[in-house]
Amino acid sequence: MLFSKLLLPTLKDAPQEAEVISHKLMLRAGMIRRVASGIYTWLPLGLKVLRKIETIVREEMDSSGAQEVLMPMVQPKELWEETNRWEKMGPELLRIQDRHNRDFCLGPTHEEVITDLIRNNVKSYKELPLNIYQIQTKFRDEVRPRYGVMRGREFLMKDSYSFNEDEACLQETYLTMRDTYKKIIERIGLDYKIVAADSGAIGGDASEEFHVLAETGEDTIAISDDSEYAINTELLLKEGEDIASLEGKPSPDGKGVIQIKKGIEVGHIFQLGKVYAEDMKANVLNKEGKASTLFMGCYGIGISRLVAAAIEQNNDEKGILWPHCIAPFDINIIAIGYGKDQKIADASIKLYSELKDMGYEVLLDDRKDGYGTKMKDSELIGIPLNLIIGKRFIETNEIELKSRNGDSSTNDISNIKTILDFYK
RNA sequence: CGGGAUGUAGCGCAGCCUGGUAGCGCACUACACUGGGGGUGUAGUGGUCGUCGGUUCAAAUCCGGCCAUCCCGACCA
Repeated sequence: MLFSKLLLPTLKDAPQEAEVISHKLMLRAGMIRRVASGIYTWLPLGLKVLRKIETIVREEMDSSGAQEVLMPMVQPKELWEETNRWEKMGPELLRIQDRHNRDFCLGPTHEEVITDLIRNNVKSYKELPLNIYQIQTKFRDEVRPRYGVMRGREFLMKDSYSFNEDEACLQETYLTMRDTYKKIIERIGLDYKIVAADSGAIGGDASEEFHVLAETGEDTIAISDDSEYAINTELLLKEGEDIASLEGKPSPDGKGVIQIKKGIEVGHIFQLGKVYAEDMKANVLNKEGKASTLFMGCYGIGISRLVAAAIEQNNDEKGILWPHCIAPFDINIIAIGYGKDQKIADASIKLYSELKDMGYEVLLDDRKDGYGTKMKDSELIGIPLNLIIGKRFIETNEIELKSRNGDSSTNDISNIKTILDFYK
């Protein structure tokens, strides 16, 4: 991609509306723009990152054996009345009417729609277990949207629903999903904790949250410094604990001491049990030929929220430091004097197309700006590697490799491809 | 929904107190210079001052309603 052709409106100053670092950087790096409170347009650069995370999630879901579908965003009232959630959800459920004054809502989650699908199309225990997922836009009319896409009203989420014939089988799928979520977050390279959680309005028996650790997290979690023990303090508050006094106390599992941290909830997995299946009469015939209520699990991971969480954990005073696998581009070719020196322009374009042929995603900064402007932008948007073609190239055929984390080296242009192979 | 704040060009802001020609920096356009850390000069573009109403000869400025946005709280698959 040529920088001069890319819709990439970078800003020197963060707009007044932004408070947290990821929101400021996403605005400054030209990734998103606000349309209304909690509702955003994703610009090309932001969308590239969003799609990369989406791809990682899809790959891991597929390899776990789950199957992808796409359910509607607009859902009829009747389904929601079956589970009583038309009432229970309250104003968070955005309700609309069609031209015949029939009631609908924008889907905040899809238990009703998926359960309806399964009860109508799956009749035997032999077809189980099933784990069905989608990656889709959700709408929740949050009381207070904030922090940009971290808590938007409209957001992109992967939600999946498992259907199992009994508790043991549900437990098995649950653990598979738990493992899948670990793989996803580890692939992105974020520091996280799996936290015992309150199952909230979704209901059900057991649930755990995946928290990316960050100062700006909205949840407070208690973790052991020497074990897997981690719990959302919401649960402890319900038990009447004084959270502040827990810091430094021995962990309940006997290993290590408690630390209080802030976390961004990027994923949540539930064992729902029979709650929805009973309300909606979702049965299959079991081995004995009798109707048997399905056991359900549901598993959500916030794709758009992961973008913000990744930035919260990876930034410095200059801008974003993308984990390489979700960076919008691998390489930025910074051509100094592009519009002026033919040798620079020719070499830049040649290098650009050669690197693309090698499979890299390459940005060529062909603007008529100086080194400072180009580097500032590159650092702001967090491209992992810069190749600088300038005065030195004209004289000695050497270009500089400068990584976003500060490493740099100078090499003859003919060696670059070999060196990059090493990076890869 | 309770508490707090803000709204003037794409972004950051001044002007408001004390009413009288709409301002600054960045960005943007043209030209020239410059070209390894947001460079320089000259000339430009861009505004119903959130909105509706009131006071006044006159309102960005004073008064009131409304709207929007953000922050704290409550809430949150």
